[in-house]
Amino acid sequence: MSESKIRNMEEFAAVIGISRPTVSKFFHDPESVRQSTRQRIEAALEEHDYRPNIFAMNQNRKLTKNVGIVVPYLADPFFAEIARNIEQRCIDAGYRPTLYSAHGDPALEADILDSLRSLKPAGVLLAPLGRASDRAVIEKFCEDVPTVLFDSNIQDLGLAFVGSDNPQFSMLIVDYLCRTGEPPCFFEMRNPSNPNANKRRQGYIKAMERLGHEPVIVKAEGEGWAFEEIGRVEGGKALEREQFRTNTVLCSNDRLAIGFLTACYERRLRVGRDADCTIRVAGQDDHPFSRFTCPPLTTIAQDYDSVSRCVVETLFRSIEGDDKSHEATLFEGKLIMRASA
Amino acid sequence: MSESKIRNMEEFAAVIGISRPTVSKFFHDPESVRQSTRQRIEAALEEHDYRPNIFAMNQNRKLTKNVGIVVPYLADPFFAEIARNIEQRCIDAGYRPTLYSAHGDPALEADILDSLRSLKPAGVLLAPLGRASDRAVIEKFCEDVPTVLFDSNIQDLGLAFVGSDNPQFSMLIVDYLCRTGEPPCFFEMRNPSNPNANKRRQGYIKAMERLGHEPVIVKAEGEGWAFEEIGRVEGGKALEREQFRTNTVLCSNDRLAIGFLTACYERRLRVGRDADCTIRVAGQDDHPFSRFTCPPLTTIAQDYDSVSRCVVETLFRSIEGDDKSHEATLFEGKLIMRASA
DNA sequence: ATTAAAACTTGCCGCGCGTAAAATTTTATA
DNA sequence: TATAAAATTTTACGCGCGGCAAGTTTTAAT
Repeated sequence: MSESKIRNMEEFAAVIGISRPTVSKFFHDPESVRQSTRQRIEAALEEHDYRPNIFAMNQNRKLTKNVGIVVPYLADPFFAEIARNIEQRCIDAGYRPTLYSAHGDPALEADILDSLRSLKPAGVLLAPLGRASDRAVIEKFCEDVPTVLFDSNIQDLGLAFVGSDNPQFSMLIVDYLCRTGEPPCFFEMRNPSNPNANKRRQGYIKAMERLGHEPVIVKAEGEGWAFEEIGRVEGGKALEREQFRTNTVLCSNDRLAIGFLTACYERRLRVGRDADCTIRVAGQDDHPFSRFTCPPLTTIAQDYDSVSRCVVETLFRSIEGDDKSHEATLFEGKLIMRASA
Repeated sequence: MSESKIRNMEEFAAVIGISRPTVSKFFHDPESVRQSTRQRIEAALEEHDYRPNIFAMNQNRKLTKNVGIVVPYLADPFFAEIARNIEQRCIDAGYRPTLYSAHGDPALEADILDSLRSLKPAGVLLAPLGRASDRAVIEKFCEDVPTVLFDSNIQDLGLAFVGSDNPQFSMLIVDYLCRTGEPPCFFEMRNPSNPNANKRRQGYIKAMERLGHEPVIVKAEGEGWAFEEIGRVEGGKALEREQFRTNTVLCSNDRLAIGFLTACYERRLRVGRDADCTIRVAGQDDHPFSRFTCPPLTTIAQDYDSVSRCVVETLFRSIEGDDKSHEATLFEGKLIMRASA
């Protein structure tokens, strides 16, 4: 390994004895240069470990390989997991993903979109904050940059939307719960930041009415992203006020359910479907930890894999010209039967 | 809002009628231009919503405001949480953090460091993979870029290291467990990817010997980052083989403990310190979800806040010239007593 | 050996901005 | 009002690379 530091492509080309544009071509596509030159470059690469400056590259390129990924809150394992999945797919497809979290803050979301412009991304995969998002900012961004929305839709924005069929989630699990026991009460936040919550409530109501049951909805106070704590505290209050009219509670999402399970535990309520249990609890999402709650949480699994695959494919297709009209792709959830219900 | 799109600083300066470098100075520090010019620029800013290209800015700057944050696995809520914390502190300090996850892959970790070079970061905060990391790569990187390591140390690399006093963690909780019941067995992975695991084992052994107990270590097979699943499956096996010689199990980390709790639940073992419980379980880290396990997990809390504060402060101090010799700062853990032990 | 195609080189401009030095304006001082 | 000093702005060049046009060399095919 030579110790002469190579500062740029010019110097690198010089030590090999070929011109910079040829080296540039090589980095763009190693096959595009003659076999012999390619070998010379690759040999020099081993010796001098030079790497082109990515940001300078993208500066003047028409189509970059950059992809921006934006999620509302990365400390939520659901988003961490789906982001990881999407990131990996982008890498495998030869793109350079950069991940951003809005930390639940609309102002930060706007800032992120602004700096994403500087990246000149080939495209952006955006899971917006939802209700809290500044629609005008996102709308303007989508006009300038090819953007595919996921998880949480904002009507008519972006190239497409990929997400889950939330009403179906709720209907599926309501059906199951009614089939196997008392009809469920619905436990959710009063002011959900995510619009999917509303669709789930609607799905719940519709399914209950279809089965001839009266919907019972219990709303938890609280703002922010500490869903488990809200589920524990507010769920506990609701238990003590006996707001759940049946022995079955369907939570709007798994994180709420995880907190609610703790509330049940604190009150020594046995959760599950066995004879000695007094309450059944179900969630929605198949959060990475739901498998490990006690009892393991019965839930509806988001199709992480299909959603992430579809969202990247949709973006890459429209980058490569297959332009279609704005359309929404929804994936159905799968019932995951575990011990909690 | 004028509709004439402004493409660069040149055009923006032109519409105001001043030179581009003056505008450049303004963006670098609004106070550095004459009051009247500043007002003209700010007025134009409202009308044309132009923003400088961040990556072009950094291209030729001596000191950028970029900070790279690299963690080994972002889908682990522990890293997600500390990354969020660090990111926020960087933003508050006026820096531009960019977050990367190595996804548990040393090759990806090396790639990330390579592309971080292009960012010309003022500094990098790196939580290395640990045992799996390519030391040579990281060493070379640390020579070129001011880097502060955190969470997991690599001897003598980087400007400094900030982490937790892992032996103290184990000793603290061993003391507590012995004081309140039977001495604990230690449950860990056979091949932990994180070097902290070794320090915890040593702390456990030391504390046990000091108290006159014989250390009992149970090792779980398995690789990768699916700690909960490993804890559940391997912990379950160990339970059936009766490898835990006492009724108390100290897990090397909370994620392992969370899986182990599930294993206990599956075998209908009551966990906790009440009279009707047959086993006590404790973890280490105070993982964001430990509060919500059933029973809630007794554990040692990492001082997230101090670690993240110290790691950014250390970096910013050495960026601003306060260069010191390489030193390690370790924070003590705090005992979090919950129901599981 | 001739010829055409492929690969390479040279030269130059562009991307969007930073920055040192020079030129200008403003302000302070006499 | 003149003048030096200070503040501000402009000029000119650089960062690391992409891309195009024109010319030169190499390779492959006739």
